[in-house]
Amino acid sequence: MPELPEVEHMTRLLSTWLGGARVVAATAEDPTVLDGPQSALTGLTGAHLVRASRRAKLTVATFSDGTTLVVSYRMTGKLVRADLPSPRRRRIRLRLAVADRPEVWFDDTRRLGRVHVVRTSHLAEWLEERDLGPDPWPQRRTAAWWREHLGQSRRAIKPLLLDPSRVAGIGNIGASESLWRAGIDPRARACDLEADDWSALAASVPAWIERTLQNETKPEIDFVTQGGENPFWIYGRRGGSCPRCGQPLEAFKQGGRTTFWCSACVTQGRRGEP
DNA sequence: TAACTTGTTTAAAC
DNA sequence: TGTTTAAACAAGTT
Repeated sequence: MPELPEVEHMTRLLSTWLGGARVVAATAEDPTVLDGPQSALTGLTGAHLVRASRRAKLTVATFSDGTTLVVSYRMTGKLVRADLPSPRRRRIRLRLAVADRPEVWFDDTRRLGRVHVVRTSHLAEWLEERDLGPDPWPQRRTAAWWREHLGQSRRAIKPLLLDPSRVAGIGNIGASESLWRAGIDPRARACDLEADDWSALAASVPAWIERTLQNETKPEIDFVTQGGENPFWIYGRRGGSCPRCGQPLEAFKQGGRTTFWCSACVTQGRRGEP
């Protein structure tokens, strides 16, 4: 699934693919992918990309005609360039034709993703309505910042990390990976975490993001659940060996989501990379 | 075929 | 009232 690092990667790719080029046509192949009138896309013809940035798991692409496209990838959405070989069968939902360059497509097998058409003048207001918490990256977030944002809650830390209204951009993969690296029990209540835990979390979240980002060397992301390589320490490795201590990794449901962890490491207070 | 996958939203419970 | 938990939902794969 695309989480913060994958969205960051695709946002950078979009900048590269569209930077400086004129849009020839924007077409929604699948009307359900589009949030906004079809007519809003016609204004993009002749416009160029002004800026593409990431907010939480959203790509925010602002064009010179006063239109902003906000891409929400959900489970299987991704941006691809038409000329590049795809590792998976493609389901094209929206295509951007660009002068003198390959087309850029929004591909989404399960059709849960959306492309929101927003007037740039209303973008701040639109984002405000999403009730998104602050991003954990690339700003340096200290242990005190994490404790301030999450430390009052009595909820278990794992589902709390997934709550986008608290901290935005962390998904099920990032939560398990970051907690494992920080040596924190995913079941622990946030209000019970101690200073060392917050310090470890403040280090492990950016470490997960930057590690995942470094693994994104290809010009198209390839999801683990769709047959791609699994680049993660523990996610999706139930029964496998903990890369740090060698004990078998475990998994259980938490708030309807699968949590992966190493109980031996938590019990013995092991933290950090293997 | 039923169970499972996810982020987001809505409803219910505390 | 505010916080927390659970369930529903999208649509496709295994």
